[in-house]
Amino acid sequence: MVREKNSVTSVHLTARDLALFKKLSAAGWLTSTQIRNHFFPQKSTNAVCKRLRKLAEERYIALARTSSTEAGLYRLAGRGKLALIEHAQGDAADIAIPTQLPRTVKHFVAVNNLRFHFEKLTDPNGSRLMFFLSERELCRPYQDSKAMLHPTLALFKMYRIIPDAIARVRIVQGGRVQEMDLAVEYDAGTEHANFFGRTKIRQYGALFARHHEQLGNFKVLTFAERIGRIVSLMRQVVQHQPPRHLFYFALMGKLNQNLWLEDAIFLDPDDYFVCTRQGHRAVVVEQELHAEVLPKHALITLPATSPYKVSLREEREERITPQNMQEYNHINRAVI
DNA sequence: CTGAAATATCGTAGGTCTTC
DNA sequence: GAAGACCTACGATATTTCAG
Repeated sequence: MVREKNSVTSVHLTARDLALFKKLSAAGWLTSTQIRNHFFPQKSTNAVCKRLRKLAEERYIALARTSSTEAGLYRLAGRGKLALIEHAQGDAADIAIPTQLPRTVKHFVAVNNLRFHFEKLTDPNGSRLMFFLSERELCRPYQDSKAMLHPTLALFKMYRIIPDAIARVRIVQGGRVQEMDLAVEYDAGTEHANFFGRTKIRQYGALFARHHEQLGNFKVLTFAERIGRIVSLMRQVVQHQPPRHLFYFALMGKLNQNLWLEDAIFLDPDDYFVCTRQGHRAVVVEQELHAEVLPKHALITLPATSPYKVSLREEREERITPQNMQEYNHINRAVI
């Protein structure tokens, strides 16, 4: 608890407030909904609003609204930054206050939703998130957490890749500990799937093919809102034939369940499509799937990325239950 | 069908009341 | 006295309705 001097109206900063400031410093902007879900569990939206209003009144944070029917977006303000430096041993150089709203608010908000989901990632064996750095943080000058990423970041720069976020996950399974680096992409479905193919798939593919020993266990996870979109993106992957087991896709909504680390929510394009040649043309066709077998993967059991292009497929364990199978059934109708 | 008016919807502002 | 529930008001958008 901290009491500000010489002001009767000043608020007492709580540990929660400081945690919020810290998160705002990392995320840039957070919606009132995100703040409620993360810092005010089981509390009413009104109560959250009220607290945020108080903090905004005293210039710890600031509010920007895009419309009266959309959730407001909060950022750190001057006094919030000061409080953070004072009470959280922060370095002023590490705290950047955004001056204006990001160009694509929806996309930005979604990436921060991914941030929260990744931060919740844990399992009884001790698997956990090591760090999650969004594009905003990756673009900023030196930081402690970025030091260990430096070689990877240099590679990304070389290949002109700017992921929406980079996450490192430590996975503990059967006494074995391994770390996995994840390029995290959120696809809002606003561009042609073709564009995703020409940029992301090509660049990540080339990067991994040439530097897999340096990248280690590395994946590109792309999240989208609708299965139809994922199908389009998966077709692009198969058409471009990047190293296999590099690209995985999941629905944003699948992350809402706790313990998604162990849930089979990731789709491998090579499970669903195959690329065949017709003359000079590469044609992507649907894989033949047994009706009751719809391959999905959990993050902890993703097969190791192979530096080679897709060839003969090996057998894999599937984790399909009759309950979750239904959701992917229409995938067959959505294609072609 | 068109376009404007009416109505519904949503998140925030700000008040009172209760509880600890 | 601070946090939070509950209530009403407000501003702006989104959707529906309806006359011409």
